[in-house]
Amino acid sequence: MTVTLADVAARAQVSPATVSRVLNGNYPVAATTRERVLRAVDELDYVLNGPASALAAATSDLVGILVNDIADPFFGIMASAIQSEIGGPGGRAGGERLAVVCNTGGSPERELTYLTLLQRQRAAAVVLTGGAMENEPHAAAVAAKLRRLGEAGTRIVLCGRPPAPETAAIALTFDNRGGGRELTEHLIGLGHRRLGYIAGPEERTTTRHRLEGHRAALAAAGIEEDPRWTVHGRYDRRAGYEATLELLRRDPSLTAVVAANDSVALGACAALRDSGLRIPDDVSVAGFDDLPFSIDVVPSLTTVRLPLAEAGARAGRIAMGREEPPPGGIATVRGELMVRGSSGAPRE
Amino acid sequence: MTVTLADVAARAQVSPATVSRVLNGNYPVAATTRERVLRAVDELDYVLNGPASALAAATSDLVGILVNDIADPFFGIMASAIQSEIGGPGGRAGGERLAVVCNTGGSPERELTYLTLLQRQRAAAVVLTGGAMENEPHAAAVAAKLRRLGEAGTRIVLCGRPPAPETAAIALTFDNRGGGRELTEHLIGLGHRRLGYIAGPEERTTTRHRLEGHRAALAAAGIEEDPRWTVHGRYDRRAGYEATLELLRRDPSLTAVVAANDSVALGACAALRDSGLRIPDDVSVAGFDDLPFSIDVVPSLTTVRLPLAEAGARAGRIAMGREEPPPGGIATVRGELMVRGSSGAPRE
DNA sequence: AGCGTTACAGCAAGCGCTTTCTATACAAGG
DNA sequence: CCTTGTATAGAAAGCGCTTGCTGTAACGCT
Repeated sequence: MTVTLADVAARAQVSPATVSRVLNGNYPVAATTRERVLRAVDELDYVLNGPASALAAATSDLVGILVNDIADPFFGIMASAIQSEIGGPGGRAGGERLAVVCNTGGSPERELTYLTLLQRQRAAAVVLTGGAMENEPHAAAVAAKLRRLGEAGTRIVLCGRPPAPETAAIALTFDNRGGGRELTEHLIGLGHRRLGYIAGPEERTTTRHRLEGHRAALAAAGIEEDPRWTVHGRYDRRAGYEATLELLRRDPSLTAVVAANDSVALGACAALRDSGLRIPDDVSVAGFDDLPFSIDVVPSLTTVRLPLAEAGARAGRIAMGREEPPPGGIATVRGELMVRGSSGAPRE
Repeated sequence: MTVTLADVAARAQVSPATVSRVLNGNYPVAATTRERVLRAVDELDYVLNGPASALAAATSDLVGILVNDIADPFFGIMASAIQSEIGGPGGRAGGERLAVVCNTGGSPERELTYLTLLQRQRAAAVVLTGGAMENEPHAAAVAAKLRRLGEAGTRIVLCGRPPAPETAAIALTFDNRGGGRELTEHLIGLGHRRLGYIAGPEERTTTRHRLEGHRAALAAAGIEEDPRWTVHGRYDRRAGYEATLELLRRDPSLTAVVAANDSVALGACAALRDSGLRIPDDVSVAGFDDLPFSIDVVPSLTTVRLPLAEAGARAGRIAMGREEPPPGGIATVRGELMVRGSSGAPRE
């Protein structure tokens, strides 16, 4: 029923081998023959059987992209950039590759299962984006899986994720610690001394690093941190809203709120406003990531810009072997402090 | 080098056939044998070869999700919902399936190529999200492709996209026209008579339908539309910003701006503010979609909520054959008008 | 003319799995 | 004790493609 290579071969009066070679273009075929074959392909509306060719050639054109939350622009932007370099239709790359975006939802099991699925498909490359879980057994399992994938010839790139030692993975890590520190230094510089911090989920590297940067800045300024000033929550606006109310309840004298990321900061702004506080007159707010909307909210958000698209594009190129990996397989991507309207000097 | 079924079979002292059956669980295997096989699988760290099994079984566990722009939460939210129902790891579905999110970037060629790639992979199902291009030859090509995919047994679902006649595709269409109309009726009801409209890219069904709804509302209210009041642009904030400036230049007396979607509305708000206009006191603004950030911006956005997640989930279930398609294969999903702070009565 | 090249094209052996059909073993029934 | 049925395992034939190797012309050289 379905058209096969052999059908095309018969129609073009050549052997299947020749058809295969025309299609793959990796072996000399006389122009007239090629023409004949292509015509037959066209006439029969032939489409290569992917699984069959993957099996025979022992390679596939699938590239996996793992993201924590595809509904979050942070990942969407990276995924988009990665994909554009992976090639796919219209990409600059030569061979057409199918980029597979896998949504782990931040769950370790799903991450692992997706990795297995990708391994099963003999993926050509895998890009893991975003922070990793710090759960020890899980981290070990992922490392083991990455090792096996690497051994099987799958190229592995981490984008916005800390390096995975003992692994062939190339890492493009965001300098979350540095960014966090710079951000808080900025607020301290404005005169803030009582700063609330809305952290992301615990056990996430991103969460920890940003928080560490924040604390380093406090320590450097000789500010002793009050444990009540830190609240953990998810990386979304809802969590930011609730955490801010909690923070306000614990210590109404806070003059600044630093959020784990821009979405959280958005929720924080809403909560402050609903509490009758003005931004930045009463309380300053800062985010992280500099997502597209951050410049449009009112007041616009002071944040740390992460070059998501650039990093993603680079990760994609490395995954495709079109760019040299950084020396040592590790590169740190720095953020840039964006001072905007949501931060100002504290009152009095 | 890599472990194969045969290796597992040898280790478990059974035939390859038995191992296959244990793994697929679709044939009776004695409990003790199964145990032995599973142990061997574990010990050898065996991972099924996807392409090989897809070839032999003539089916694959890939499900394609086509989106116009993965960096846009509109698509991210739908994709996320679809994927969660597709199964994938952790999903409710039984067999594990790999959801493949393909980013077409709104380009007809890429859409077609992705469809071919999916066809090549013998995808189990394909979900196309978002508006379609109204380019005739392209539409025909897509329809033809969908037909062939359907013939090959791939289930096809359109989510937020108009029905594709002559095709086996199930369509979950958004009522963009109705939503657009309701939105503009709301503004007219507030007293607005001079309304600017920032439309999306031309040749997109979504763009056209929303605009038609808007115009229907104007017509119903007996308002004659000035051609200067409509500007086309992309579906992002940048386009909204520029289009608004253009609108203001053309007719500074506008009292309301209706945007093609929330991102565009965000840009519109920024442009208005930068022009020294207050929202909604001087100019009202309305969006479409009700993305998560829309409630958090200041003033919060009047918009039409589209049940993106619900529709996506339903599309996913239908694609997996876990939910009955709607009668006739077509269902219309309605939006809900959300009146918020960005719209108010015009001055004087 | 003779011989080594070059340039294509075909043969055929798999790639690793699924699945139909067949074989075996044991239990139950007569 | 033999027949029939039932449960389970194996043998083997592909699935549709790629590719190393083997022709075989036609060509260029001396």
